[in-house]
Amino acid sequence: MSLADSKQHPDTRKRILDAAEALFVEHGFEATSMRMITSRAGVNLASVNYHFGSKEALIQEVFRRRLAWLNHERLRALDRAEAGAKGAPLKPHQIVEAFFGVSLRMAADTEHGGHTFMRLLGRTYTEPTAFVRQFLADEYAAVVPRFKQALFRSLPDVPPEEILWRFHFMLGAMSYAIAGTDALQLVAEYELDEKDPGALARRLMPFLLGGLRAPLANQPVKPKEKGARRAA
Amino acid sequence: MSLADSKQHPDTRKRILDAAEALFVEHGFEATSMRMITSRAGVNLASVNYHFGSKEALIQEVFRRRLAWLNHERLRALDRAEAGAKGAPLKPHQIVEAFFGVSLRMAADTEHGGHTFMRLLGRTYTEPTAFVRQFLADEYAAVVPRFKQALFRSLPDVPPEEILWRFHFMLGAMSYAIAGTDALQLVAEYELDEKDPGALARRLMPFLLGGLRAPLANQPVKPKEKGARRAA
DNA sequence: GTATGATTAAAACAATCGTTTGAAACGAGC
DNA sequence: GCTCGTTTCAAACGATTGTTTTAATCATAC
Repeated sequence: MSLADSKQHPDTRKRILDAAEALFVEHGFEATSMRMITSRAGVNLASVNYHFGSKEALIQEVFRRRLAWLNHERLRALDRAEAGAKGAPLKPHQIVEAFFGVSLRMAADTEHGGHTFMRLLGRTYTEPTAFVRQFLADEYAAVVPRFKQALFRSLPDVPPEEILWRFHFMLGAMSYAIAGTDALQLVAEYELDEKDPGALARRLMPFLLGGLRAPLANQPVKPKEKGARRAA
Repeated sequence: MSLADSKQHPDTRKRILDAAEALFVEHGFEATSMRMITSRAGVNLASVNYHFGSKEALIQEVFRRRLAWLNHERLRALDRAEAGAKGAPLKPHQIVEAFFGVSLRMAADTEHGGHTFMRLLGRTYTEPTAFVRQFLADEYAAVVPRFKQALFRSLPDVPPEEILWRFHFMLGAMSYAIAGTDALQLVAEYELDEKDPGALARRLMPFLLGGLRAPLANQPVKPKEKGARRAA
């Protein structure tokens, strides 16, 4: 360890992380072997254990290096919105934009690996490996309460429990959309415009807000007339 | 093979399928070993290969035995709704109910394993193992076009592409809600009422419909192809 | 009873897993 | 030149993977 940077070959660590990230999103954690990672990264097999200690520690580092920045940006976006509101409750679309907008912009970044990582993150949300779950819960511990409180203030007439469920649903819609496996071949014919990073966001955001602000279920059902409301 | 049923011990097959189903949703396909399955099922290790041929074939059978019924019910629900409409376009909520309602009712069945299976299915949507993807696409091949067409008729003013994307989002919200990992600990404090199978449906359905019928975003990019059939 | 086909049982197969080892190669300071 | 701490390398470790094998067991028909 010298006074200058301690890393002589900072390449290796990054090459491993990038290769692991790409392989994890493609095959999952278990189906991705150390040999697949190291051969793709062009490094020696033992270097993963040397630099990270274990496969499990590698997985955590894959998440940590990007998730820390992501959640920091989300809090920053929320701070900015609240500063502009001067004490007044935020509008729902501002909160949704702060939380999901950052994710979607990161997912639109295909050059620096943000896209790959968001796909991995979305996929991992439904993959409840014990230690990954705990890790995610810890990483989000500082973010979730802030957004919960902002939403409660923003929607005072909606029961808090209902708000949280809808936040839950929104997270699912986004994760699935970003993970983008399209298992039912629904949108296979309509490829996302690669040149336009905001294409997905412009489709998803209205959906999320529409769901969040939908009328509550236990309202008396009366729409029996033909002229029902439609989109557009 | 006699004229009667050929299965002397139909237990074994079912025990294996049930054990595999439960373990797959808990650990994933790769992390679930044959020995875990057979020991939980209380059968011999070799019986999986004897009855199913391979682990991959077992996975497919786990899906097939329930997915066939699920999709058949979805089509039946759609048929009933269309029969009642007498040629008129269905309302969006009827189509959503036909597709997602069946899923949610199956997910509410904790006694016969429907709940476990729907969790597995939701989890698998974001787990794009090659042969599973192909299998799912085949199983849904008869269902998806029917629902697509019904939605197109129901929402004539919304661009078909937009409808499919929103169907895509709805599927994600439901899958995530059913898979129910709650990675962010959002609704951990509000446990679902186990006694009430419709609890999740009453929360999710309004969200889905709100998202489906949300106002369209103004798209700055003008599609260069075709005559741009948009809402006038 | 015996014969027959289906199912189960225990053991072993080669292959791959994550990890560890010990030596070789490297780079900076003297 | 030499030394020292860091990193890379090839090889091997024991454990576990999915699968196969061979014999034992079962139920039924003759």
